[in-house]
Amino acid sequence: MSKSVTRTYSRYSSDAVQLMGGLIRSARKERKLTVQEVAERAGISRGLHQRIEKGDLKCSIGAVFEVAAIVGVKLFDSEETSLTKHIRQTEDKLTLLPKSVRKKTKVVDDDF
Amino acid sequence: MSKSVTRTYSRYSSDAVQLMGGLIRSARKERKLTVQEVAERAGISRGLHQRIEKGDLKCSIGAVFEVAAIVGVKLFDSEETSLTKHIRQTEDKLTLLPKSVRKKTKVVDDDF
DNA sequence: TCAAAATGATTCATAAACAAACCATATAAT
DNA sequence: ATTATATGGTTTGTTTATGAATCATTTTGA
Repeated sequence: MSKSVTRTYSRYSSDAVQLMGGLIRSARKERKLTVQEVAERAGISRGLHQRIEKGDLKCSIGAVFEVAAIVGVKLFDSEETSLTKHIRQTEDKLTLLPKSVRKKTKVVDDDF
Repeated sequence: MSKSVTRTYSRYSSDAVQLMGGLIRSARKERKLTVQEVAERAGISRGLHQRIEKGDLKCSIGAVFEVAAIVGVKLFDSEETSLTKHIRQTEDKLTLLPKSVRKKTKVVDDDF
């Protein structure tokens, strides 16, 4: 009996991952691909693929994205995805921001 | 020396994950949050957070999405993301599709 | 310039993900 | 209805990811 670390996740995260799994499952079926096939192409086991479709938070993001790509679920469209646009913006900002973040000193010097 | 399993990933996958890490890093700095802070809030180690920002494909998707949510990077906006819209569509389609996919028999009976 | 703090990188021990091989059930085509 | 195949859910052993601790380096604010 080893003390297991039960991680907690925000609602958003679990929802997002489950959503992702659902999209993959739909896309796979639309393309009439079997779990076996996709798993093979992705270089993963059938079991892992199943957990991905179920929205298991502990799957590696590499495996998930790989499967997603195979069945045609693209998070980052080459076109007008809200994210792809967002990138350029933040990329630019980044060069202006300090390279490391520093906390304000707790004591505020407001007695002048 | 144990035979290690070096997984292969498509270009798209690694790009997407790296992109994601970059977005997280940008967002974190914009909000003036420390790696330490975010890691703590996400319930993960500083080291893992660093690998996430670097775009390590082997990080769990749960950890990545959790961090993303904390710094405000949302793949699935509650609003009008291209994906959220997509969901409804595919959800509906799913009910019409066969519950399991089956391969065509290799031998086509085309000699009639 | 100086000190405090953030980041980066490495190592090690341990917990957890993963592949593989099962069996059971459900589904689809004949 | 029958049969082949796809899917779902186990279990087990091995590989791997992760947390913790540490040290070096960079960066920031004073």
